[in-house]
Amino acid sequence: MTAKGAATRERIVAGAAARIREHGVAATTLDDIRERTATSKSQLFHYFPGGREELLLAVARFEADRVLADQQPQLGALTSWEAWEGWREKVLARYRAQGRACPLGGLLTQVGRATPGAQAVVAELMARWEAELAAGVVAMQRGGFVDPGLDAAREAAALLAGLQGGVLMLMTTGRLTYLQAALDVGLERLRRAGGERPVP
Amino acid sequence: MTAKGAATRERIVAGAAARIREHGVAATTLDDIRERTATSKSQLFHYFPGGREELLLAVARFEADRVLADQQPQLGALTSWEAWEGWREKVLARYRAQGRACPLGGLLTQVGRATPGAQAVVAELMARWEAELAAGVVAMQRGGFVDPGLDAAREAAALLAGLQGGVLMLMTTGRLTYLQAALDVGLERLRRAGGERPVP
DNA sequence: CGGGGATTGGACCTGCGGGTCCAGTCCGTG
DNA sequence: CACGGACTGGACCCGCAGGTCCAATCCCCG
Repeated sequence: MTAKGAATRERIVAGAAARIREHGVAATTLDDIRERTATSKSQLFHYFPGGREELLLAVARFEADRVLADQQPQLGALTSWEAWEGWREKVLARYRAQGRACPLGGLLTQVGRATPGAQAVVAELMARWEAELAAGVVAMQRGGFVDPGLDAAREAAALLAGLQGGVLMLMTTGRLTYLQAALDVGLERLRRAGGERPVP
Repeated sequence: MTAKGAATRERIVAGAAARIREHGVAATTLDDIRERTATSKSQLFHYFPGGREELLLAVARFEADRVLADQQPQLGALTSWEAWEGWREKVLARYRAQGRACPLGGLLTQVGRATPGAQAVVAELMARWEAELAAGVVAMQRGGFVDPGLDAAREAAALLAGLQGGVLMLMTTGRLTYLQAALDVGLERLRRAGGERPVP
């Protein structure tokens, strides 16, 4: 593939992503994407031989990268309470701005979660996310800011679950309070000194 | 509508729900439902003049009721740690059995979250769910089992968010650990005596 | 035992949207 | 400058699934 071709492909993905963010997956046809990206049907199938599904998967990857990128640089260096607070703000800001629409979620349900490709995209996103959080907890433990008795992996899992649920509740109720409560309760838990071991 | 008609309508909803639970929304056509419920096209449109969308909405209501029903009787009387533990088990059992498929979620994304009808269904489900949890927290505070300084509404919100996120992570990763971590961390938080006020 | 609304059957229509195809154009390379 | 592969344009195909329609049948009610 030449540079020109790569650029066209990129334009298609970005344009499709934008269109989907605005109108949702279900209400986006190949013709819509074709029109928006100033391309033709043959180009769509030239760059995505697998058709609609392959294109949507590429868009999903694109969106997944955005999710993590929007949380940087804090997410990559959760080594102080300031970083954690900054991260919390970034997350809230992102989802406040996004509102009820969830581009990635819709995308993946459309492709079909059973699809190995979809699985891979979301699994990788979540794994990276969880790993960053776990690394942050460990860093804080090393620095003596968090009780070393806590299971960092478990804390990261619970925090990520709360976050995801908060986003989902934002989607369904339109209110940000759940996400806020989940993040605050999670951080409060880390902050609290001298926590015991988890219940059995 | 006569009793016979009501029965037919009910048969359609239940049959559609079963079909959708097995094959997913996207892979379920009106003809599939027609065949499964031993009805005809005209009956479908007779009982659901709004067509597919109205039918799916009815199925969503059906499924939403099941969600809460599956957590009873514990959810309705979270007045002791035994009840809370039993509730936790019920939730884990339900979603362990359900696995990655989320009938209600798929249903609602299919109908379109923007639809007022879909909004209403999910909003009511979440409100009832949250209210039950909040009532449980208050009951435990009254009984002296939980620190009365905690904001019951906030705790319920965080707990529900964690639960939802755990379910979502189960869907995407196939692992139950997130749901488990979220529930356990949440319960542990309630159990812990003498909690301070939440961080500002 | 009629009348009429509720209920049912199933053939038919139709638009949408994913996918195919071929011919024409661009552009780097020998 | 040819030549060939990458790239582009757009007309066309076609199956599917939601939706319409009318006639037949049932069964409650007076």
